[in-house]
Amino acid sequence: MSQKKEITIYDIARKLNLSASTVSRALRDHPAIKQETTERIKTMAESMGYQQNPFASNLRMNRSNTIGVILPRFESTFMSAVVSGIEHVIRNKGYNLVVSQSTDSIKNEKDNIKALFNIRVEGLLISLSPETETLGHLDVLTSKNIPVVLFDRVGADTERRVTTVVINNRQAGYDATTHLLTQGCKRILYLGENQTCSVFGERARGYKDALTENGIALDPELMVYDNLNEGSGSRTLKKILDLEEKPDGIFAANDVSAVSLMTELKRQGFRIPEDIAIVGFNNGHVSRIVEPALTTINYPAVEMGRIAASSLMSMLDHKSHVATQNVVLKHALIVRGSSLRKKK
Amino acid sequence: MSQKKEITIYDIARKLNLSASTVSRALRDHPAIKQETTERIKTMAESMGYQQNPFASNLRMNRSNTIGVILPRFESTFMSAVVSGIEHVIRNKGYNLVVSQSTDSIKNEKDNIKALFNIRVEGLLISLSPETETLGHLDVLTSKNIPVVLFDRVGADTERRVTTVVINNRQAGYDATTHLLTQGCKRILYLGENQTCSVFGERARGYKDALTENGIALDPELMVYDNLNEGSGSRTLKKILDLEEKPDGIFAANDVSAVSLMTELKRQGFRIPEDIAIVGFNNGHVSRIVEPALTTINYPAVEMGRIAASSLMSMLDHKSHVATQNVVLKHALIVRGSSLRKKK
DNA sequence: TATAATGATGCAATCGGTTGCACCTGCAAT
DNA sequence: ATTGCAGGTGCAACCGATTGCATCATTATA
Repeated sequence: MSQKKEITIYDIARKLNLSASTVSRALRDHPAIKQETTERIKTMAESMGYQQNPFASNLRMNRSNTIGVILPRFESTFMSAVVSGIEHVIRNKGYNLVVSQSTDSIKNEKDNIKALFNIRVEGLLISLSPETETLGHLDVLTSKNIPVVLFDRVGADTERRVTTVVINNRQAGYDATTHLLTQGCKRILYLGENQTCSVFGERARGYKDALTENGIALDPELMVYDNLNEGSGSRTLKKILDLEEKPDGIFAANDVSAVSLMTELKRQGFRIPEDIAIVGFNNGHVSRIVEPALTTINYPAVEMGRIAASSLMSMLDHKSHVATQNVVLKHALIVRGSSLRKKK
Repeated sequence: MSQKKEITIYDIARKLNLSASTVSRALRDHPAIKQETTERIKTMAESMGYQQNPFASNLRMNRSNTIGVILPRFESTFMSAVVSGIEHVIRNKGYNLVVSQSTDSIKNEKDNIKALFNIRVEGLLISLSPETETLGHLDVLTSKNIPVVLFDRVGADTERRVTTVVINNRQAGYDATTHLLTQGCKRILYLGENQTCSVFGERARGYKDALTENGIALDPELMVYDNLNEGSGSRTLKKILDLEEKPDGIFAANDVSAVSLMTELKRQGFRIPEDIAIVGFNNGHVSRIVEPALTTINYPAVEMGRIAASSLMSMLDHKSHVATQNVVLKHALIVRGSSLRKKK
């Protein structure tokens, strides 16, 4: 109902017989304003229900007080946990958060970056779409000294010096594969995703390194690419059934696909882990629910968000957008029934 | 590096020997400006890389072009799917999206509302925290004619006429319970959450109605309250083991708790569904992964987001914030192994 | 030919907060 | 008594886009 006009600093000034400049300064605790005046102004502002108009302030200061986040997709337990971590840090610092998703497309990613640039975000946290190969589209921001932090999916554009928060995906892939080898697997299938520059590419590299190191030849038939969602299981099962010689181990680059494939394999009569041992990636809730429970790689999602956001905050505080920083969080292999063939 | 000044309409005006007003009008396709002039201005703007300054525009127009969303938590497959649906609609309409989470606390919810009000959101989409009992804290917005749409967790404050997008939780609870009864269950345990005003309260009501209707007395021992997360299973198992007479059916108000409890029960030697039949709620990914697969209630998360956002958009378009609208989406019981005792 | 009507553009105020500089007061130092 | 200085406050010009109204050039009408 009441479309009353907003209270402005001018209204406050008038009531107190002061100037708007004094009010403005007082509200921001400017030292030049007498303590007593400041207090009078503040209580008056309070009682009149004054709310700063952010547009006026932003216009003048050329600041937006807003941080942007771009994710591949919202619908991911991992990603939503990361955002949760980010949100916590950002709000505490008094920034607003604008979140958007690229839905795994480079085009959307570019559009989102432009949109965020347009609303003058002061910093960006981004996890790249699988289609993204270079970081050129971030130049709009970086050329204006707007700090950018990449997390999780950071691509392989090593040319560019950017701040990143990641885990060592190659090592994790290596650990997962090595574990399968020590469990006696000889033919390990890798279920991943087709982009060499992504986290999945790194996980694949770890897989290959582990095999090579153990004198096992890489078999292209055993590298299956898929989009790693709930449909991965049935699609991959078909490919496996087509194989002359079946695999005896599987390293899937995420839990969702691992679990979905495990379900299909069991339905088909394969025994897990006796016939086929399986390792996933993420330590999501499902990994504890399937039977047998899924061996997987754990890494801290909420913390990754927190750390990425904190880095960004410190870049903003110190205006040191130049000093790049590369945080590598620890991961850990969690061994469960899906891969455990030998009693220790 | 290049902290070049932004291009403004004045810059464009100068180059073309026109006034800023003409440029401003041309860029917004004002009919008073000659077609040819409009085109000249637009191409010039393009070639100079002009970007509208949203603060100046917002200040003058007193609009923010921003929609706020408040969720109980990000880390929920359901909620992130809803946001995904919301995002899609909102972006298409050219709005920005600011998302925040109440982390299930009424205090945070209030703070978030204030913060969103402060940045002058033009509309709000909110799913209430479980602690929220009334809608008084939305008055800041509604009293300024800022439209609000509630979705999923809408509370029971029927006094207030607001737009809501929900499913019929009572009916769904009723359906789930009735299904268990038809499968021969006599002692059905309800695993829910302690707030009568929430969706869970409604689901509980459906449970009670179904029992009563079938002449089964309500047993308070069989109503278990928990926060319905991954730890629900072990906590609830303890309570079940303490029961003199064990339940032969369980209706859990979400999949996460259902699945986690099922896992614990199986570990304890109960056969599902022979000893205990289980029904969950949400049709999340896990419900298809557990064994036996979980009978559950399906309802469309992404669509719920889309519809909620569309309602909001139409309220904004038609300035009809008054006409409340209550959308009830369809749910469906999906019968799977966890509850199927009788061959049809 | 005078005049009204229409089309196209510019002027200047406005949105609300911020800030460099000018100004005033009072008091200490000279 | 004059000068200097610091502490407080106000003036007015921003920030960039929008818009009611005035203005001017054209063209249609009487």
